[in-house]
Amino acid sequence: VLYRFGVTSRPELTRLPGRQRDSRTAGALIDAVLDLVSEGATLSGMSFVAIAERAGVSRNSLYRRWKTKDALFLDVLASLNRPVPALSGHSVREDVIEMLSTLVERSLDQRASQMLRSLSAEAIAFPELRNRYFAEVVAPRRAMLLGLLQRGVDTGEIAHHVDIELAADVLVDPILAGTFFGTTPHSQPVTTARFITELVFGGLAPRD
Amino acid sequence: VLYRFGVTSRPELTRLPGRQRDSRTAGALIDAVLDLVSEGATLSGMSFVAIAERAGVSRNSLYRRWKTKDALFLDVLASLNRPVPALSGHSVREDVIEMLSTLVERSLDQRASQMLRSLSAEAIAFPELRNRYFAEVVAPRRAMLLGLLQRGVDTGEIAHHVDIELAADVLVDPILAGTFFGTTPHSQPVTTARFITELVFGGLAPRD
Amino acid sequence: VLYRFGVTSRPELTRLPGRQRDSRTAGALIDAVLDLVSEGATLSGMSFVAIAERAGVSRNSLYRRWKTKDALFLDVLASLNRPVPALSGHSVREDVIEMLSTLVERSLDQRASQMLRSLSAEAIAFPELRNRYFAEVVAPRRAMLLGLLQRGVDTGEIAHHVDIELAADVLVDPILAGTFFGTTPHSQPVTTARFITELVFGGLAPRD
Amino acid sequence: VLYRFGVTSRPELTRLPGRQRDSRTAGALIDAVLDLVSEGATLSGMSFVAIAERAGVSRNSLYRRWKTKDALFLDVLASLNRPVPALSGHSVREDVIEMLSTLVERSLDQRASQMLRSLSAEAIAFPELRNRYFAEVVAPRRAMLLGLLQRGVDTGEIAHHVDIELAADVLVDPILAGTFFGTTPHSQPVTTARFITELVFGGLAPRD
DNA sequence: ACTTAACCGAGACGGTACGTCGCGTCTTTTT
DNA sequence: AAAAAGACGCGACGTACCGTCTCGGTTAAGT
Repeated sequence: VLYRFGVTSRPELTRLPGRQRDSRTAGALIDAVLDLVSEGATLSGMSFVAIAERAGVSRNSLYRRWKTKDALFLDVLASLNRPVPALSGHSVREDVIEMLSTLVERSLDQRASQMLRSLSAEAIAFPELRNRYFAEVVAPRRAMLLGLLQRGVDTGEIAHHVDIELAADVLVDPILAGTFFGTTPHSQPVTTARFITELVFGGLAPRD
Repeated sequence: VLYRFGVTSRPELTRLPGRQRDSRTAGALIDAVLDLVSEGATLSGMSFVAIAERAGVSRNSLYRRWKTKDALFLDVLASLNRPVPALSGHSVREDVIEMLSTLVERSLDQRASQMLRSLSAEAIAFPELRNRYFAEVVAPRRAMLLGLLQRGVDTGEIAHHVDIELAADVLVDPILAGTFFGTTPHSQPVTTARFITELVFGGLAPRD
Repeated sequence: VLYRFGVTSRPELTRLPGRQRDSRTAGALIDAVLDLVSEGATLSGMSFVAIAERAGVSRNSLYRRWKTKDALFLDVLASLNRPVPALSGHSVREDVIEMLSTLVERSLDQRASQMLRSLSAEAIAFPELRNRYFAEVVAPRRAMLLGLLQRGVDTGEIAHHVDIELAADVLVDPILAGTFFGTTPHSQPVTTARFITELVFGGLAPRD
Repeated sequence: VLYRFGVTSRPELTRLPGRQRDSRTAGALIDAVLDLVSEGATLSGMSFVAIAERAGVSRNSLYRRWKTKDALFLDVLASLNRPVPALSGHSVREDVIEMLSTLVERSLDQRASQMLRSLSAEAIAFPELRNRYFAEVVAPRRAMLLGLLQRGVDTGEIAHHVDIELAADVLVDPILAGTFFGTTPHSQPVTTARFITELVFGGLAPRD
């Protein structure tokens, strides 16, 4: 999980005094942000007013939970995060297909995709947001893929002269590019992943 | 050129009466847009007021040239367009490297890159802008690449079972992804292009 | 007392169960109102929130005692009321001095004076408040003064052609005006009262 | 005139560039303030929003002319000021009647009266306002009256043992008090002024 | 001793109004 | 006619505050 706050139940055993926060509000607000983004709103252009209105909540309740857009969007990103599924481990090639497959699947979530496009376009206005996203979402997945490819080199499934880093880019970027151009959807995640993997493993040049 | 606009000299033979437009103004305004975008402004968030201010021009002079943001941004995009250089044609592999190389080079222009990121994120707000960009910039280049790859299949440099479309993605997207993530710069355009091409042609799997 | 309110012990013989109201709270709240008024707050501008805060009491406890500002301010006014002291009755002139003297004294209470100024300025917003104040505070005192002056006419201390009503104004208003302009304090109540009375009884024109 | 700014035409001979201010706007805004005050609004409670709305003018145009309430209200007060009419000079008594008469007349302007009540009640929030009002409106009139009374002492119309200052209060305050209590209107200004003057000159005590 | 009901503080909540800001248009003078 | 300066109406935004509501915990009279 990227980040937690507000949403989470407070650790104190004895409840704080005063009326309790409505447990459904935070979720509704996060959903509202995703809705607005997917309808074309920009991160910096999206106002607290619009978010609260869309969520059917008073501005007050929104500002009480998040003081800044950074903090809010951070939790929005966190809500999009999914655990990385474990790999079956039969062969490196099959594992790569599996990884790419889940990536394709993720790219089908239009709200998440648009959120990423916005984040990418407004990295200047929300630098911390971008950094945390890279550090906590992208980096782990990439490390996993690199480890997998290294395993391939070790087992001989991948030629030892191959630049692992570049190979990772070549495998992953065709999927990411689709997300950024909005030229998804890939109909069948597994099929797409398999095609890419086979192509990259096999290469363009004919093998006798 | 993508589009012809105000900047262009009017077709009338006899000049109209009154003061002539300052020839430097249009350029300054387009530059102002690129500056603002590269500083983090969004397309929809950027106002005519801000643009005029940045260009050191009165609002009046801006509105006189472009009535809508679409029209203005269209000319901004046009100003970024560069002619596609001809290929030397020695071998398919070398020609691919050449194409990718110019692509890498283009991706180094930070202002243009940021403009693309913004365009991608705000495709919903400026649909026509996106479509024209694809039709007039992306499509021709892609067609060229596909033709090149097809030539490779014909000459035997590329195995005949290869999916040309997918191959094009795998070659191009690692460069585009860098643009979108803002994780450029690639130090040496030619080197980067060569590495990618060799990897994709050769494949990951060892050859005997 | 103008009005009896929550502070007063309830008429029920058998006390209800449950926790009893804190006896100091009502007084603290009334004091808070006077403090705020004397610091420049207006009646309509003063909020229950601010009053409770100033009194160091929860909003809850305030609303429980008074539902409306009218009701609250009525009790604030009541708390300012003082019994009219009896007159010694030696001569009409001396009794007038005595009456005016207590009036001057009252005008020295800054919190009460500011409350009156506010009431006067906001008579439109709080009409009932103003009317009750006139009916229950001003009117009795004025009736008393008029009676006194009439006694003067009867005893011959005051010329029989004198307009009693106007005379009352001329005697009282110099003191009230000081209150309204905030140009008090009159250093010595009795002296001030005596000077006014002597002047008005004697008149400006020389007597032979 | 109390104070001038904004309203006044600028002293520069050559007009500044840009669109000119609408000459009717300032007057409409000042009128709006007086309307609102006379309807019960307090000075501190009156918002720029409400004033602009009432004047049928955009908030923008209001803020452009006056940045603070102090500045605005100062001009409102200035707009209420009237030149002091010259005295005919037959006798001191007649001149006093004339002065009081114009004072009574002024007290009939309900909007001005309510403005004064408000000013009096909110002297704490607008100290400068109150001070300027006293210095520029009250003080000159009072000085005039004191001079007049002194002339009476000199000519023998007023007994030489009379305290001039106190006499001025006794003459003026019955009229001011009416203003403050909102217990005007005095039907006939001259009559009222004459009655007061005669009473104060003659005194209550019978003259043989 | 236990129940019970009102009191009390803290704080969440919806609603509303405010001052500010920025935009696009309009008006005026100068070039 | 172009250009610059600036007034104008309009609208949105973030903030602040208000009065109500909710909810534990406290207190004291009654069983």
